[in-house]
Amino acid sequence: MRYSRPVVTLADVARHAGVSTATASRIINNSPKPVAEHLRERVLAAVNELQFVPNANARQLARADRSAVGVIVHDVSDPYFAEITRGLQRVAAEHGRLVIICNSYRDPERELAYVDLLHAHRTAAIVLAGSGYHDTAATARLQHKLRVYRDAGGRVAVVGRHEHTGDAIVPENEKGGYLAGDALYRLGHTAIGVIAGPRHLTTTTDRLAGLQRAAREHRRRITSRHVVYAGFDRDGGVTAAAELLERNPAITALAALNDSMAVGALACLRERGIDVPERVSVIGFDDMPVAVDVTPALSTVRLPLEEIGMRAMALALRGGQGAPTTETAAARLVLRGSTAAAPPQGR
Amino acid sequence: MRYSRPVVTLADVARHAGVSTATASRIINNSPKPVAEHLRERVLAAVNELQFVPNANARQLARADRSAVGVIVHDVSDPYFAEITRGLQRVAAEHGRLVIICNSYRDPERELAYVDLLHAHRTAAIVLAGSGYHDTAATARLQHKLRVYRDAGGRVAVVGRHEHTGDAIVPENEKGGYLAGDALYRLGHTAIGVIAGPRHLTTTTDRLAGLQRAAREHRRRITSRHVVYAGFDRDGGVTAAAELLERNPAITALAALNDSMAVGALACLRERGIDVPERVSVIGFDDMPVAVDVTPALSTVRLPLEEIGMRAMALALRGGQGAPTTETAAARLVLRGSTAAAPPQGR
DNA sequence: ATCTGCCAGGAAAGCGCTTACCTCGGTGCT
DNA sequence: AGCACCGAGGTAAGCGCTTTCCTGGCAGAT
Repeated sequence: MRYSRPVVTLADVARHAGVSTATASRIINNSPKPVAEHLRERVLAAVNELQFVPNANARQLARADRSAVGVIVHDVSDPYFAEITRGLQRVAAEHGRLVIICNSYRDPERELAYVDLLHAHRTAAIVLAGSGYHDTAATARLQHKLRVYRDAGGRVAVVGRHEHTGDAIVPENEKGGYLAGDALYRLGHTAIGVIAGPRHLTTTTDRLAGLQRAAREHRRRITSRHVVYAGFDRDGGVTAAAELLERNPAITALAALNDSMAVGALACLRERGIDVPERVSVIGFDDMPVAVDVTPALSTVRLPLEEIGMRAMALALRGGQGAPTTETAAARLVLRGSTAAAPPQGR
Repeated sequence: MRYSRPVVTLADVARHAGVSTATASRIINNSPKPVAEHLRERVLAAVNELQFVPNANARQLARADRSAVGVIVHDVSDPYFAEITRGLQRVAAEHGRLVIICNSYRDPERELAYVDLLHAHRTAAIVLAGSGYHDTAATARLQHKLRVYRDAGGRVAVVGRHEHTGDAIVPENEKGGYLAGDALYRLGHTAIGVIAGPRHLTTTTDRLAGLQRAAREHRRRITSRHVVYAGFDRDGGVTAAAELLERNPAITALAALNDSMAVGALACLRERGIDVPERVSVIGFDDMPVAVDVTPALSTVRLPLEEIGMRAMALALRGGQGAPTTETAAARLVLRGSTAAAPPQGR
C-alpha cells in the first residue's frame, strides 16, 4: 500500500542541470565558493522545475551544526506557558531557529523522554520551562540526562527550576508570595486562606514560603488548615476555595498561587453569593491576561512571562562561552478590584 | 572555540560491546531478528555506560519512514489555537508521534516558509489550523506547496480552511454566525452591531455571512455601518465596540466574531457604565474557557475546539488510503448571562 | 562420518547531503 | 615559449544509522 513516490534528490537536480552535486549543493546553500552565473541559473531553474526540497535530515547529518531548539513545557495551552512560549518563539524566530515544543503535562517521565528525544534530534538547545518537582529520584535522573546532553554539546536553559543545570531564569516566586501576603496583612486581614498548587511542585512551595514569611513578619501564622493543595487550574481553585471556606468560615482573604486558581475561587465565591472584595478579598499570582477581565478585576502578583521566555531563549542561543548564568525575573504587586480592607467583623 | 565533544555513536557502542554495528542496531531497536541474550545484555550495558543517544537524523535518513508531524497555527498562545493544539497533541501522543508546532502569526509568507521547513524535515503530515486568507496569490502558492508536499508522500489536514488540499475539518462558521444572529433577533434586538475580525480572513466573512442570513430571515439588514473590522483579539474588541457605539447609539446588541473580542467589548461597555445585558446584549463565538469567568458570563457559539484538534490529527495520521475527507464540526448556541431581551426603548 | 539446512551475526551498501581535496584549463610572468 | 599559479568545478569521502545479503558454524539427517 505504501508505495514510495519518486522523491527528488539533490542528485536529480544536479543531473537535470548538468552539473555535479557539489556544485548544485554550493549553489543551493549559496556557499562562499564562487560559481559561474550561468550554472547558478541552470541549477536554480532545475530546483524550481523539479520542486526540490532538500532533506533536512541528510543536511543535518552532513554538516555538524545544530539549528533547531527544543522547548519542554507543562502545557502550552495553559496561559502561563502560552505567554512564556510566545517569548521563546519570538526570540527563536529572530534567530531563524525552528522551535520544537513538547508538552510534558507535568509528568516527570514524559519530561525525561522528551529530553532524550530532543537530544536524539541534536537540537542546539533545550529550554525547560515550568516548576520542578519535589521528587529526588526524578530530579536526579533529569539532571543526569541534561548533563549528558550538555556533554554532547547541547545547551540548556531552564525557567523556574531550582536544579539549574546550565542557564536559568528564576522568577521571584518567594518574593511574589511575600508581596501578596504582605499586601493582604496590610489591609488588615488576619485569617488568610491559601489556595495552593500541587504539593510536589517547587513553585507551590516557593510561593507559599513567601506567604509564610509575610505572615511571620506581621506576627501571624498560616496554619495547615488554612492551606489547601489542588490542581494548578481553575477547577482546582474552585474546589480549594470551597474547602477553605468550609473549614474556616472566618476567612476574609484568599491567596491563590496562580491566577487560574484565583479565577476559580472568584467563581466559587460568586456562586455562594459572597461579595468580593467586600466580604472576602482575593489575590492571584502571575497576572495573566484574564486577570483584568474577571469581575472584580483580579489583584495579583505580576510576572513578566513573555519577557521571561525571551530571556530564556536568548540565554539558550547565545554562544557556549562563559559560565552558566542565573537571572531572576522580578515579581511586582498589582492591586486591582478584588482586594480591599478586611471587613470590620473579620476582627 | 567550538570544539566538538567526542559524540558517542553506534559504532562506539558496538566496539565497546564487541559486536558489529548491525547487531547493536538490531538490539537497540529491538528488531524482530533474534539475538543471543548475552549479546543483548552486553550491548545494553554499553549503551548505558556510554550514555548513547541515537542520532535521530541519521536514523530517519536510513529508514524511509516518517514519524514526526508538523502543525502550523496562527499562534499557540491564542486560546483558540491552544485548545485545538491540545487536541492535536493528545492524539499525536497516543500514536507516539512527535509534534512540531509552528506559529505563523497570521503571516502568509511565514506559513509558506513553514510548509517548506516541515517538508524538508520529512514530517509524516502537516496540520494547518486557522482561517484562510482572502488573498488569491498567497492561497495559490500555499496550495501549490502543499501539493508538492503531498506528491512527495506527506499527508495534509486542514482545520477551517476552504482551500482544502487533503483532509479537512471545517467548523460550522456560517451556521454559528446564523445561530448568534437568530438568537439576538429572537430576543427582539433590531439594531445589532457586529465586531468582526480581520477582513481578509475567511473565518470573519463566513461568520459574518451567517449573521447576515439570520438578519435576512428576520427581515432586517446589517449595514456596513453596523460592522467594524478589527484585530481578532481583546484589544480589537475594545476599539471596535467603542466605534460601533459611537456610530450607532441606538445599538442594543453586539455580536463579536470571537470570544476574545467579546471580552474586549464587555470591558469597553463596563468602562462606559453601560449595563450588560440590560442595556446592551453581547454574544461571542468559540466558547473559550474565559467565557464563563467574565461578568456577566458570556453567551456564545460553542465550537468543540479540542475535539476539532483531535479529529484533525486523527485524519492526518490515518493511513494514506482513501479519498480526502471533509468533516464538519458542529456549532452550538450557548446562552449565558450576557444576552437578554432588547430593552423597551430599543423600540 | 558426510551432507544439508538453518540461523545468529557480520560485512557492506546505501539513505541524501556537505565539503576537503584534487583536477585541469587558463592566465601572467620571466 | 615555458613555467608557476590560481580558481572553477568535479570526485569522493564521510555524517550515523538501517538493512540486505552473505558467511560460517552447528544440529540433525542419512
